[in-house]
Amino acid sequence: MKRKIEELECPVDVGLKMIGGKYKALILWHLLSGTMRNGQIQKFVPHATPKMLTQQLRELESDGLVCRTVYPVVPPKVEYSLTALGESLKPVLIAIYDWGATYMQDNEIDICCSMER
Amino acid sequence: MKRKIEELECPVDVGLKMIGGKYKALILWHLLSGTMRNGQIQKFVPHATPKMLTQQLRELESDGLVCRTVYPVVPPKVEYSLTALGESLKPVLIAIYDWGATYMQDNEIDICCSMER
DNA sequence: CAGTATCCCAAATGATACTG
DNA sequence: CAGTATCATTTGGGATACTG
Repeated sequence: MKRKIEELECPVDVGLKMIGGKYKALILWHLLSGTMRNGQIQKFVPHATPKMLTQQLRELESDGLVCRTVYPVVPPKVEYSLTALGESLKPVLIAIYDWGATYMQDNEIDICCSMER
Repeated sequence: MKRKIEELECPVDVGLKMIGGKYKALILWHLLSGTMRNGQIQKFVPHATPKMLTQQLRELESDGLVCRTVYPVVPPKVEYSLTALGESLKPVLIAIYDWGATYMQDNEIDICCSMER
């Protein structure tokens, strides 16, 4: 089910809606490095409860940014990867990252999350 | 009063926190064109109640992105403008705008807000 | 003109426990 | 392993009315 973006008619708001979810930027950032299983993502986003992680991933999927692949095996195996649309967010994420990193350096805030360039 | 960004240690999250408020991107976008009075901003963000508009502007101010100038006259006159830090967000906003605009075109969503390039 | 002050509602997120 | 389900709570935001 597509999310309601019909109400949003501003390009910046549309863009922000896509990446602005609580853990979405972090998830997208790590998926830029390649395909990952649910458990791996969980490790990179330790504060997210299973429920939230799933919810964010489902939204990313329905927005067409992320592809979810289920392997019919036991125990379950699910892989997540970026779609072409998701990949196209790379310059945006990098622009935000660079601004944020500069800001943090100027304000002597330690950069100590799992994001790295 | 500085907002709590101590808890955020990821550059992308810090950046998103700055521009992610409900009407912040729209406000910042218009201030890129120059100084504006409260009433002018209100016109560009018609959906925002006075309360919300003030709240967003105050946060932008405390984040150091926007400068608020009060003229001691009657009736009151208040001007808002971007700080150097606010101006430095321009490439970020443009990156998001461009991505959003492309997305909307590809999905045949009309761009009909007050944002223009 | 440029805000404040209350009250209230809905959405978002968290905690915890459970399952195919 | 990769989720669901349920409940509780916090937060954000809107409506409305008022003010220096």
